[in-house]
Amino acid sequence: MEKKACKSEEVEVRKGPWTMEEDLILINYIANHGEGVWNSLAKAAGLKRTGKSCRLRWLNYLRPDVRRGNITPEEQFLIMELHAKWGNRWSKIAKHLPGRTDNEIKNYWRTRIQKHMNKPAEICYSNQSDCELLLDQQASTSQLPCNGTNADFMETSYSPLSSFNHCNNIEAFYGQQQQQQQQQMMVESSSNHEDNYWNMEDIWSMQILNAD
DNA sequence: AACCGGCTCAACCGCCGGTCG
DNA sequence: TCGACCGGCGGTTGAGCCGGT
Repeated sequence: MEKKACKSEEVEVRKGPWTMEEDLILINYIANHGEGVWNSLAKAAGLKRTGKSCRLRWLNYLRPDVRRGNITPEEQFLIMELHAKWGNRWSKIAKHLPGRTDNEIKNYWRTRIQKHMNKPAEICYSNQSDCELLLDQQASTSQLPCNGTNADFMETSYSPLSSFNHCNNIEAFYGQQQQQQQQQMMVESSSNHEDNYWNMEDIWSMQILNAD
């Protein structure tokens, strides 16, 4: 179902959701060879995916510093502020939210923020000065930070790679996700910060990847 | 329990700009 | 200078989930 007919000499290209095997191939290959030309990487790794697909999967999901979990109020304000300033420049906005991807911010904006903006009583961003005034008011009344230097943002959370680093076979890798999440909950509950996830420095220091 | 509609988000598509031969 | 290739970006889609009835 995910195969597409191509020129006779071209390999079939897979589309759709990534499988655990594909994830592991990509993670393992990048861990051993680093990122490179994505089309070449896809072929060299033996993935029947386009370079674009591999890049997207890595950047949005597999990358070790991808921060997963709920957008915090601080991040929401920052997104609103930066969107008021730059518009739909998601990648630019994402650069100010460490660990967040442009795709995640874009989805968050469309599903959470834009939805509320469509309500008649809410401020329309067509007038940038109005928006900035709103944000200033919100920031001053809530005392939430509106700059992008909050050190808490540097903390990262669970990702497939972090789990992969603790085991060497596919079944254990995916079977361990639930256990990892439970461990994550324990870490969170033992901290006074509500958003304290796995520290990627610890995870990378424990890296045990297969050489090929 | 079954159905339905809304929501979320991973993934794809198409376009554009940069680079290289 | 030009064309091919590649990466990056924003927009869109659709499968799966979830809550309401």
